[in-house]
Amino acid sequence: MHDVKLIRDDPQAFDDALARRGLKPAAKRIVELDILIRAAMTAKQAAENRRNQASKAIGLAKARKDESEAARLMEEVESAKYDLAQLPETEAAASAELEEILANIPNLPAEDVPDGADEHGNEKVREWGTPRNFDFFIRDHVALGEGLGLMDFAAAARISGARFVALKGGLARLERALGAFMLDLQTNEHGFTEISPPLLVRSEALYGTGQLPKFAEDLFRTTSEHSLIPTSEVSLTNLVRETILAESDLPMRMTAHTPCFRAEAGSAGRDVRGMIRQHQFYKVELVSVTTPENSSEEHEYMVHCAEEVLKRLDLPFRTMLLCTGDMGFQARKTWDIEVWLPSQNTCREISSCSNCGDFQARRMDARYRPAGDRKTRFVHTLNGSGLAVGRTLVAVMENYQNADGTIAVPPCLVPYMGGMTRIG
RNA sequence: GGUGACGUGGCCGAGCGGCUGAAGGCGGCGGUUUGCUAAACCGUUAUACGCUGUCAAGGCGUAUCGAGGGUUCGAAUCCCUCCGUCACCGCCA
Repeated sequence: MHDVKLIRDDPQAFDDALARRGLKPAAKRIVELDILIRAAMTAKQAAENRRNQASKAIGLAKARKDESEAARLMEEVESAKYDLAQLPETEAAASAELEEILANIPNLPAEDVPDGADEHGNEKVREWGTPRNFDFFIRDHVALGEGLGLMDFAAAARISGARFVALKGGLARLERALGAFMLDLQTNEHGFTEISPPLLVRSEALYGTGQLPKFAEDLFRTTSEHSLIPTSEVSLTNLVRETILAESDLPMRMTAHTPCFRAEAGSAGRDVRGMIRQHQFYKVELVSVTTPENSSEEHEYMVHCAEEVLKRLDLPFRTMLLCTGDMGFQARKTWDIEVWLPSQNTCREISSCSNCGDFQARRMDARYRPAGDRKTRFVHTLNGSGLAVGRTLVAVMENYQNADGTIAVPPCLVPYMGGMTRIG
Protein backbone atom coordinates (compact mmCIF):
# COMPACT_ATOMS: atom_id res chain seq x y z
CA MET A 1 0.00 0.00 0.00
CA HIS A 2 1.24 3.43 -0.87
CA ASP A 3 1.26 6.65 1.10
CA VAL A 4 -1.24 8.95 -0.61
CA LYS A 5 0.56 11.98 0.80
CA LEU A 6 3.71 11.02 -1.08
CA ILE A 7 1.75 10.64 -4.31
CA ARG A 8 0.02 13.95 -3.69
CA ASP A 9 3.34 15.71 -3.13
CA ASP A 10 5.07 14.30 -6.20
CA PRO A 11 2.70 12.57 -8.64
CA GLN A 12 5.31 12.54 -11.38
CA ALA A 13 7.84 10.62 -9.28
CA PHE A 14 5.18 8.03 -8.54
CA ASP A 15 4.25 7.57 -12.18
CA ASP A 16 7.91 7.43 -13.15
CA ALA A 17 8.46 4.61 -10.67
CA LEU A 18 5.42 2.76 -12.01
CA ALA A 19 6.78 3.15 -15.52
CA ARG A 20 9.96 1.36 -14.46
CA ARG A 21 7.70 -1.58 -13.64
CA GLY A 22 6.05 -1.26 -17.03
CA LEU A 23 2.83 0.12 -15.57
CA LYS A 24 0.61 2.91 -16.75
CA PRO A 25 0.47 6.22 -14.86
CA ALA A 26 -1.98 6.16 -11.95
CA ALA A 27 -1.25 9.32 -9.97
CA LYS A 28 -3.77 11.56 -11.71
CA ARG A 29 -6.87 9.65 -10.63
CA ILE A 30 -5.39 8.99 -7.19
CA VAL A 31 -4.84 12.70 -6.60
CA GLU A 32 -8.34 13.52 -7.91
CA LEU A 33 -9.90 11.03 -5.54
CA ASP A 34 -7.76 12.24 -2.67
CA ILE A 35 -8.97 15.81 -3.20
CA LEU A 36 -12.57 14.63 -3.48
CA ILE A 37 -12.29 12.56 -0.31
CA ARG A 38 -10.75 15.36 1.72
CA ALA A 39 -13.32 17.90 0.57
CA ALA A 40 -16.18 15.54 1.45
CA MET A 41 -14.52 14.73 4.74
CA THR A 42 -14.13 18.36 5.71
CA ALA A 43 -17.74 19.16 4.83
CA LYS A 44 -18.94 16.06 6.65
CA GLN A 45 -16.99 16.94 9.74
CA ALA A 46 -18.40 20.47 9.76
CA ALA A 47 -21.95 19.11 9.61
CA GLU A 48 -21.17 16.55 12.26
CA ASN A 49 -19.82 19.31 14.44
CA ARG A 50 -23.11 21.25 14.12
CA ARG A 51 -25.06 18.11 14.93
CA ASN A 52 -22.92 17.30 17.95
CA GLN A 53 -23.08 20.84 19.34
CA ALA A 54 -26.85 20.96 18.99
CA SER A 55 -27.36 17.52 20.48
CA LYS A 56 -25.35 18.47 23.50
CA ALA A 57 -27.39 21.64 23.87
CA ILE A 58 -30.60 19.59 23.73
CA GLY A 59 -29.48 17.65 26.74
CA LEU A 60 -28.77 20.89 28.62
CA ALA A 61 -32.08 22.46 27.55
CA LYS A 62 -34.00 19.38 28.69
CA ALA A 63 -32.20 19.51 32.01
CA ARG A 64 -33.50 23.10 32.37
CA LYS A 65 -36.96 21.89 31.31
CA ASP A 66 -36.74 24.36 28.43
CA GLU A 67 -38.81 22.31 25.98
CA SER A 68 -39.21 25.04 23.37
CA GLU A 69 -35.45 25.55 23.13
CA ALA A 70 -35.02 21.78 22.88
CA ALA A 71 -37.52 21.62 20.05
CA ARG A 72 -35.73 24.43 18.22
CA LEU A 73 -32.41 22.63 18.60
CA MET A 74 -33.87 19.41 17.26
CA GLU A 75 -34.71 21.26 14.09
CA GLU A 76 -31.13 22.47 13.98
CA VAL A 77 -30.00 18.85 14.18
CA GLU A 78 -32.39 17.90 11.40
CA SER A 79 -30.90 20.58 9.22
CA ALA A 80 -27.38 19.39 9.95
CA LYS A 81 -28.41 15.83 9.14
CA TYR A 82 -29.87 17.04 5.88
CA ASP A 83 -26.49 18.54 4.99
CA LEU A 84 -24.93 15.28 6.04
CA ALA A 85 -27.10 13.09 3.84
CA GLN A 86 -24.92 12.68 0.75
CA LEU A 87 -21.48 13.40 2.15
CA PRO A 88 -20.63 10.07 3.79
CA GLU A 89 -21.67 8.21 0.64
CA THR A 90 -19.60 10.48 -1.57
CA GLU A 91 -16.63 9.99 0.69
CA ALA A 92 -17.12 6.23 1.02
CA ALA A 93 -17.48 5.73 -2.73
CA ALA A 94 -14.36 7.74 -3.46
CA SER A 95 -12.45 6.01 -0.68
CA ALA A 96 -13.48 2.60 -2.00
CA GLU A 97 -12.31 3.49 -5.48
CA LEU A 98 -9.02 4.86 -4.15
CA GLU A 99 -8.44 1.77 -2.04
CA GLU A 100 -9.23 -0.48 -4.98
CA ILE A 101 -6.65 1.33 -7.08
CA LEU A 102 -3.98 1.40 -4.38
CA ALA A 103 -4.49 -2.22 -3.35
CA ASN A 104 -3.62 -3.36 -6.85
CA ILE A 105 -0.52 -1.24 -7.39
CA PRO A 106 2.72 -3.08 -6.62
CA ASN A 107 5.56 -1.74 -4.53
CA LEU A 108 7.83 0.78 -6.22
CA PRO A 109 11.29 -0.46 -7.15
CA ALA A 110 14.28 0.75 -5.14
CA GLU A 111 16.71 3.12 -6.83
CA ASP A 112 19.44 0.53 -7.32
CA VAL A 113 17.17 -2.04 -8.99
CA PRO A 114 18.01 -2.42 -12.69
CA ASP A 115 15.29 -1.73 -15.24
CA GLY A 116 14.18 -4.70 -17.28
CA ALA A 117 11.17 -6.43 -18.75
CA ASP A 118 11.73 -9.97 -17.52
CA GLU A 119 14.31 -12.35 -16.05
CA HIS A 120 16.74 -11.53 -18.84
CA GLY A 121 17.22 -8.15 -17.20
CA ASN A 122 18.44 -9.65 -13.93
CA GLU A 123 22.05 -9.01 -12.92
CA LYS A 124 24.43 -11.58 -11.53
CA VAL A 125 25.82 -10.29 -8.25
CA ARG A 126 28.15 -13.15 -7.38
CA GLU A 127 28.57 -16.87 -7.80
CA TRP A 128 29.99 -19.54 -5.58
CA GLY A 129 31.30 -23.07 -6.11
CA THR A 130 32.20 -25.04 -9.19
CA PRO A 131 29.85 -27.48 -10.89
CA ARG A 132 31.11 -31.01 -10.46
CA ASN A 133 32.52 -32.93 -13.42
CA PHE A 134 30.66 -36.18 -13.92
CA ASP A 135 32.46 -39.06 -15.63
CA PHE A 136 29.21 -40.91 -16.16
CA PHE A 137 25.82 -40.28 -17.70
CA ILE A 138 23.96 -38.06 -15.24
CA ARG A 139 20.34 -38.65 -14.27
CA ASP A 140 17.84 -36.04 -13.23
CA HIS A 141 16.21 -36.28 -9.80
CA VAL A 142 13.15 -38.04 -11.20
CA ALA A 143 15.21 -40.83 -12.76
CA LEU A 144 17.26 -41.10 -9.59
CA GLY A 145 14.29 -41.10 -7.22
CA GLU A 146 12.17 -43.47 -9.23
CA GLY A 147 15.18 -45.65 -9.95
CA LEU A 148 15.69 -46.07 -6.24
CA GLY A 149 11.99 -46.68 -5.72
CA LEU A 150 11.88 -43.81 -3.25
CA MET A 151 9.98 -41.20 -5.25
CA ASP A 152 6.48 -42.04 -6.45
CA PHE A 153 4.73 -39.54 -8.69
CA ALA A 154 2.24 -42.07 -10.04
CA ALA A 155 0.87 -43.00 -6.63
CA ALA A 156 0.68 -39.34 -5.60
CA ALA A 157 -1.21 -38.54 -8.80
CA ARG A 158 -3.80 -41.24 -8.02
CA ILE A 159 -4.29 -39.70 -4.59
CA SER A 160 -4.07 -35.99 -5.38
CA GLY A 161 -3.53 -35.44 -9.10
CA ALA A 162 -0.68 -33.74 -10.89
CA ARG A 163 2.11 -31.83 -9.13
CA PHE A 164 2.23 -34.02 -6.04
CA VAL A 165 4.77 -36.59 -4.98
CA ALA A 166 5.25 -39.23 -2.31
CA LEU A 167 8.77 -39.63 -0.98
CA LYS A 168 9.79 -42.82 0.74
CA GLY A 169 12.55 -44.16 2.94
CA GLY A 170 15.88 -42.39 2.52
CA LEU A 171 14.45 -39.56 0.43
CA ALA A 172 11.67 -38.83 2.92
CA ARG A 173 14.33 -38.83 5.59
CA LEU A 174 16.54 -36.55 3.48
CA GLU A 175 13.71 -34.06 3.13
CA ARG A 176 13.22 -34.04 6.90
CA ALA A 177 16.99 -33.78 7.46
CA LEU A 178 17.25 -30.78 5.16
CA GLY A 179 14.45 -28.98 6.96
CA ALA A 180 15.94 -29.66 10.38
CA PHE A 181 19.44 -28.69 9.21
CA MET A 182 18.27 -25.37 7.79
CA LEU A 183 16.20 -24.57 10.82
CA ASP A 184 19.08 -25.33 13.18
CA LEU A 185 21.44 -23.16 11.15
CA GLN A 186 19.09 -20.18 11.06
CA THR A 187 18.16 -20.39 14.72
CA ASN A 188 21.45 -21.42 16.34
CA GLU A 189 23.86 -19.41 14.23
CA HIS A 190 21.91 -16.62 12.57
CA GLY A 191 19.70 -15.41 15.38
CA PHE A 192 16.27 -16.22 13.97
CA THR A 193 13.56 -17.31 16.38
CA GLU A 194 11.83 -20.53 15.45
CA ILE A 195 8.09 -20.13 14.97
CA SER A 196 5.45 -22.75 14.39
CA PRO A 197 2.77 -20.64 12.74
CA PRO A 198 -0.76 -21.21 11.43
CA LEU A 199 -0.88 -22.81 7.98
CA LEU A 200 -4.44 -21.65 7.35
CA VAL A 201 -4.93 -17.92 7.26
CA ARG A 202 -7.65 -15.37 6.73
CA SER A 203 -7.86 -13.10 3.75
CA GLU A 204 -6.89 -10.11 5.92
CA ALA A 205 -3.48 -11.67 6.47
CA LEU A 206 -3.07 -12.40 2.77
CA TYR A 207 -4.03 -8.84 1.98
CA GLY A 208 -1.45 -7.64 4.49
CA THR A 209 1.46 -9.35 2.79
CA GLY A 210 0.13 -8.58 -0.71
CA GLN A 211 -1.11 -11.94 -2.05
CA LEU A 212 -4.63 -10.48 -2.11
CA PRO A 213 -6.55 -9.01 -3.79
CA LYS A 214 -4.52 -9.51 -6.96
CA PHE A 215 -3.31 -13.08 -6.77
CA ALA A 216 -6.29 -15.00 -5.45
CA GLU A 217 -6.03 -17.60 -8.21
CA ASP A 218 -2.62 -18.70 -6.89
CA LEU A 219 -4.14 -19.75 -3.57
CA PHE A 220 -5.90 -22.84 -2.31
CA ARG A 221 -9.02 -21.75 -0.48
CA THR A 222 -10.85 -23.91 1.99
CA THR A 223 -14.60 -24.16 2.37
CA SER A 224 -14.28 -21.93 5.42
CA GLU A 225 -12.90 -18.43 5.05
CA HIS A 226 -9.34 -19.74 5.22
CA SER A 227 -6.64 -20.22 2.64
CA LEU A 228 -3.63 -22.50 2.83
CA ILE A 229 -0.47 -20.44 3.09
CA PRO A 230 1.51 -20.18 -0.18
CA THR A 231 4.53 -19.37 2.00
CA SER A 232 4.98 -18.89 5.74
CA GLU A 233 6.00 -15.32 4.90
CA VAL A 234 2.26 -14.68 5.29
CA SER A 235 2.02 -16.07 8.82
CA LEU A 236 5.36 -14.79 10.04
CA THR A 237 5.05 -11.27 8.71
CA ASN A 238 1.48 -10.92 9.93
CA LEU A 239 2.63 -11.82 13.41
CA VAL A 240 3.30 -8.10 13.89
CA ARG A 241 0.11 -6.85 12.21
CA GLU A 242 -1.85 -4.20 14.09
CA THR A 243 0.86 -3.78 16.69
CA ILE A 244 3.21 -1.03 17.80
CA LEU A 245 6.64 -2.44 18.55
CA ALA A 246 9.36 -0.86 20.64
CA GLU A 247 12.49 0.05 18.70
CA SER A 248 14.40 -2.21 21.07
CA ASP A 249 12.39 -5.17 19.73
CA LEU A 250 13.94 -4.66 16.30
CA PRO A 251 15.19 -6.31 14.26
CA MET A 252 12.70 -9.07 14.90
CA ARG A 253 13.99 -12.18 13.12
CA MET A 254 11.72 -15.17 12.68
CA THR A 255 11.98 -18.47 10.87
CA ALA A 256 9.59 -21.34 10.27
CA HIS A 257 9.70 -24.71 8.57
CA THR A 258 6.30 -25.25 6.98
CA PRO A 259 4.53 -26.74 4.03
CA CYS A 260 3.56 -24.23 1.35
CA PHE A 261 0.61 -24.64 -0.98
CA ARG A 262 0.36 -23.08 -4.42
CA ALA A 263 -2.32 -23.50 -7.04
CA GLU A 264 0.17 -22.71 -9.84
CA ALA A 265 -2.75 -21.48 -11.90
CA GLY A 266 -0.63 -19.67 -14.47
CA SER A 267 2.07 -22.33 -14.78
CA ALA A 268 0.36 -24.97 -16.89
CA GLY A 269 3.00 -26.77 -18.92
CA ARG A 270 5.95 -25.36 -16.98
CA ASP A 271 8.21 -27.71 -15.05
CA VAL A 272 5.66 -30.48 -15.43
CA ARG A 273 8.28 -33.12 -14.74
CA GLY A 274 9.55 -33.74 -11.24
CA MET A 275 9.60 -31.88 -7.99
CA ILE A 276 10.60 -28.42 -9.20
CA ARG A 277 7.07 -27.05 -9.26
CA GLN A 278 4.64 -28.78 -6.92
CA HIS A 279 1.32 -27.80 -5.37
CA GLN A 280 2.82 -28.61 -1.97
CA PHE A 281 6.39 -28.25 -0.75
CA TYR A 282 8.33 -27.52 2.41
CA LYS A 283 10.20 -24.31 2.90
CA VAL A 284 12.25 -22.76 5.68
CA GLU A 285 11.31 -19.11 5.62
CA LEU A 286 13.17 -16.14 7.06
CA VAL A 287 11.33 -12.96 8.02
CA SER A 288 12.83 -9.80 9.49
CA VAL A 289 10.96 -6.81 10.82
CA THR A 290 13.17 -3.78 11.16
CA THR A 291 13.50 -0.01 10.98
CA PRO A 292 13.65 1.93 7.70
CA GLU A 293 17.26 2.88 8.48
CA ASN A 294 18.39 -0.73 8.88
CA SER A 295 16.37 -2.58 6.27
CA SER A 296 18.98 -2.48 3.50
CA GLU A 297 21.64 -3.86 5.79
CA GLU A 298 19.20 -6.49 7.07
CA HIS A 299 18.41 -7.45 3.50
CA GLU A 300 22.09 -8.19 2.84
CA TYR A 301 22.26 -10.16 6.04
CA MET A 302 19.31 -12.33 5.05
CA VAL A 303 20.74 -13.22 1.64
CA HIS A 304 23.93 -14.33 3.32
CA CYS A 305 21.94 -16.43 5.80
CA ALA A 306 20.29 -18.16 2.84
CA GLU A 307 23.53 -18.55 0.85
CA GLU A 308 25.19 -20.10 3.88
CA VAL A 309 22.88 -23.11 3.60
CA LEU A 310 24.16 -23.84 0.10
CA LYS A 311 27.77 -23.29 1.14
CA ARG A 312 27.43 -25.83 3.93
CA LEU A 313 25.84 -28.25 1.49
CA ASP A 314 28.61 -27.45 -0.99
CA LEU A 315 26.14 -26.75 -3.77
CA PRO A 316 27.20 -24.24 -6.46
CA PHE A 317 24.97 -21.22 -6.76
CA ARG A 318 24.76 -17.71 -8.12
CA THR A 319 22.99 -14.72 -6.65
CA MET A 320 20.94 -12.51 -8.95
CA LEU A 321 19.63 -9.00 -8.45
CA LEU A 322 16.16 -9.02 -9.98
CA CYS A 323 15.25 -6.31 -12.45
CA THR A 324 12.05 -4.27 -12.19
CA GLY A 325 10.16 -6.61 -14.49
CA ASP A 326 10.89 -9.79 -12.56
CA MET A 327 10.16 -8.62 -9.02
CA GLY A 328 7.17 -9.73 -7.02
CA PHE A 329 4.28 -7.47 -6.14
CA GLN A 330 5.39 -6.68 -2.58
CA ALA A 331 9.09 -6.16 -3.21
CA ARG A 332 11.08 -3.01 -3.70
CA LYS A 333 14.27 -5.01 -4.16
CA THR A 334 14.87 -8.74 -4.52
CA TRP A 335 17.84 -11.06 -4.70
CA ASP A 336 17.27 -14.56 -6.00
CA ILE A 337 19.65 -17.37 -5.25
CA GLU A 338 19.87 -19.98 -7.98
CA VAL A 339 21.37 -23.41 -7.38
CA TRP A 340 23.20 -25.49 -9.96
CA LEU A 341 21.17 -28.38 -11.39
CA PRO A 342 23.36 -30.75 -13.48
CA SER A 343 20.43 -32.35 -15.30
CA GLN A 344 19.24 -29.00 -16.60
CA ASN A 345 22.78 -27.71 -17.09
CA THR A 346 21.69 -24.45 -15.52
CA CYS A 347 20.79 -22.74 -12.26
CA ARG A 348 17.29 -22.74 -10.80
CA GLU A 349 15.79 -20.43 -8.19
CA ILE A 350 16.00 -21.88 -4.71
CA SER A 351 15.59 -18.72 -2.64
CA SER A 352 14.15 -15.27 -3.07
CA CYS A 353 15.01 -12.53 -0.58
CA SER A 354 12.98 -9.35 -0.72
CA ASN A 355 12.95 -6.03 1.03
CA CYS A 356 9.34 -4.88 1.09
CA GLY A 357 10.03 -1.53 2.73
CA ASP A 358 6.89 -0.24 4.46
CA PHE A 359 4.60 -1.63 1.75
CA GLN A 360 3.34 -4.59 3.80
CA ALA A 361 3.53 -2.66 7.06
CA ARG A 362 1.02 -0.13 5.76
CA ARG A 363 -1.33 -2.89 4.67
CA MET A 364 -0.97 -4.63 8.05
CA ASP A 365 -0.76 -1.50 10.17
CA ALA A 366 2.49 -2.66 11.74
CA ARG A 367 4.38 0.16 13.40
CA TYR A 368 7.13 0.82 15.88
CA ARG A 369 7.91 3.66 18.20
CA PRO A 370 11.43 5.05 17.84
CA ALA A 371 13.23 5.22 21.19
CA GLY A 372 12.31 8.44 22.98
CA ASP A 373 9.85 9.47 20.26
CA ARG A 374 6.12 9.95 20.51
CA LYS A 375 5.27 9.43 16.89
CA THR A 376 5.02 5.94 15.49
CA ARG A 377 6.48 4.91 12.15
CA PHE A 378 5.79 1.97 9.88
CA VAL A 379 8.27 -0.87 10.17
CA HIS A 380 10.07 -2.35 7.21
CA THR A 381 9.49 -6.03 6.47
CA LEU A 382 11.77 -8.46 4.69
CA ASN A 383 11.43 -12.08 3.76
CA GLY A 384 13.55 -14.74 2.19
CA SER A 385 13.67 -18.46 1.71
CA GLY A 386 16.30 -20.13 3.77
CA LEU A 387 15.72 -22.36 1.68
CA ALA A 388 13.02 -24.06 -0.35
CA VAL A 389 13.40 -27.62 0.92
CA GLY A 390 11.90 -29.45 -2.06
CA ARG A 391 14.22 -27.80 -4.56
CA THR A 392 17.18 -28.27 -2.23
CA LEU A 393 16.37 -31.96 -2.15
CA VAL A 394 16.44 -31.99 -5.95
CA ALA A 395 19.77 -30.15 -5.96
CA VAL A 396 21.34 -32.53 -3.44
CA MET A 397 20.14 -35.58 -5.35
CA GLU A 398 21.44 -34.40 -8.68
CA ASN A 399 24.74 -32.95 -7.48
CA TYR A 400 25.53 -35.84 -5.14
CA GLN A 401 24.51 -38.70 -7.43
CA ASN A 402 26.79 -41.68 -7.97
CA ALA A 403 27.34 -43.67 -11.15
CA ASP A 404 25.18 -46.50 -9.81
CA GLY A 405 22.20 -44.25 -9.22
CA THR A 406 22.66 -43.96 -5.46
CA ILE A 407 23.06 -40.62 -3.73
CA ALA A 408 25.81 -39.58 -1.34
CA VAL A 409 24.64 -37.75 1.78
CA PRO A 410 26.34 -34.34 2.15
CA PRO A 411 28.61 -34.48 5.24
CA CYS A 412 26.70 -31.76 7.13
CA LEU A 413 23.50 -33.82 6.83
CA VAL A 414 24.91 -37.13 8.03
CA PRO A 415 24.07 -36.43 11.69
CA TYR A 416 20.52 -35.59 10.59
CA MET A 417 20.32 -38.87 8.67
CA GLY A 418 21.10 -41.00 11.69
CA GLY A 419 24.63 -41.60 10.42
CA MET A 420 23.56 -42.68 6.94
CA THR A 421 26.11 -41.66 4.27
CA ARG A 422 24.41 -42.96 1.17
CA ILE A 423 20.85 -43.27 -0.05
CA GLY A 424 19.93 -46.35 -2.05
C1' G B 1 -20.98 -28.69 17.91
C1' G B 2 -24.19 -27.27 22.66
C1' U B 3 -25.02 -23.99 26.91
C1' G B 4 -23.68 -19.77 29.66
C1' A B 5 -20.66 -15.39 30.70
C1' C B 6 -17.80 -11.57 28.71
C1' G B 7 -14.87 -8.05 25.35
C1' U B 8 -13.50 -0.19 28.04
C1' G B 9 -6.81 3.39 27.26
C1' G B 10 0.28 0.18 28.27
C1' C B 11 -2.18 -2.88 32.38
C1' C B 12 -6.16 -3.32 36.19
C1' G B 13 -10.92 -1.42 36.73
C1' A B 14 -15.65 2.21 37.08
C1' G B 15 -19.27 3.83 33.93
C1' C B 16 -28.41 6.05 35.17
C1' G B 17 -28.96 7.09 26.71
C1' G B 18 -27.04 13.62 27.49
C1' C B 19 -20.13 18.62 28.85
C1' U B 20 -17.37 10.80 29.23
C1' G B 21 -11.86 10.54 25.13
C1' A B 22 -13.93 8.21 29.05
C1' A B 23 -13.70 8.30 37.04
C1' G B 24 -10.11 5.69 40.08
C1' G B 25 -5.68 2.77 40.58
C1' C B 26 -1.05 0.67 38.72
C1' G B 27 2.79 1.38 35.43
C1' G B 28 5.57 5.19 32.34
C1' C B 29 7.55 10.20 31.76
C1' G B 30 8.89 15.26 33.81
C1' G B 31 9.60 17.97 38.28
C1' U B 32 9.94 19.28 43.82
C1' U B 33 12.02 17.43 48.29
C1' U B 34 16.64 14.41 49.15
C1' G B 35 23.94 12.43 51.50
C1' C B 36 22.35 7.80 48.22
C1' U B 37 18.13 4.73 47.74
C1' A B 38 13.17 4.48 49.21
C1' A B 39 8.92 7.24 50.31
C1' A B 40 5.91 11.53 49.72
C1' C B 41 4.01 15.47 46.80
C1' C B 42 2.94 18.22 42.04
C1' G B 43 2.33 17.80 36.90
C1' U B 44 1.92 14.79 32.67
C1' U B 45 0.70 10.28 30.06
C1' A B 46 -4.01 7.03 23.33
C1' U B 47 -4.39 6.56 18.03
C1' A B 48 -5.78 7.94 13.17
C1' C B 49 -7.52 11.49 9.98
C1' G B 50 -9.26 16.50 8.30
C1' C B 51 -8.82 21.98 8.54
C1' U B 52 -5.34 25.84 9.86
C1' G B 53 -0.18 26.88 10.38
C1' U B 54 6.40 27.65 6.86
C1' C B 55 3.98 19.39 5.30
C1' A B 56 7.39 23.45 12.65
C1' A B 57 5.40 24.44 17.42
C1' G B 58 0.59 25.18 18.32
C1' G B 59 -4.76 25.73 17.50
C1' C B 60 -9.70 23.87 15.84
C1' G B 61 -12.52 19.67 14.46
C1' U B 62 -14.05 14.42 13.32
C1' A B 63 -13.73 9.35 14.43
C1' U B 64 -12.33 5.38 17.72
C1' C B 65 -14.85 1.86 24.60
C1' G B 66 -13.52 -5.97 19.87
C1' A B 67 -15.48 -5.11 14.29
C1' G B 68 -19.61 -3.76 11.22
C1' G B 69 -24.66 -2.28 10.82
C1' G B 70 -29.28 -0.30 13.25
C1' U B 71 -32.60 2.59 16.81
C1' U B 72 -32.31 7.84 18.71
C1' C B 73 -32.05 14.87 18.52
C1' G B 74 -27.97 12.22 21.18
C1' A B 75 -25.05 5.36 22.10
C1' A B 76 -19.32 2.87 25.86
C1' U B 77 -24.54 2.41 27.61
C1' C B 78 -30.42 -0.26 23.71
C1' C B 79 -31.05 -3.92 19.17
C1' C B 80 -28.83 -7.16 15.17
C1' U B 81 -24.65 -9.65 12.70
C1' C B 82 -19.68 -11.06 12.83
C1' C B 83 -14.83 -11.81 15.32
C1' G B 84 -12.53 -13.18 19.72
C1' U B 85 -11.93 -14.67 25.06
C1' C B 86 -13.40 -17.54 29.36
C1' A B 87 -16.25 -21.65 31.82
C1' C B 88 -18.83 -26.22 31.59
C1' C B 89 -20.72 -30.27 28.42
C1' G B 90 -20.16 -33.30 23.89
C1' C B 91 -16.69 -35.00 20.18
C1' C B 92 -11.62 -35.59 18.83
C1' A B 93 -5.47 -35.58 17.32
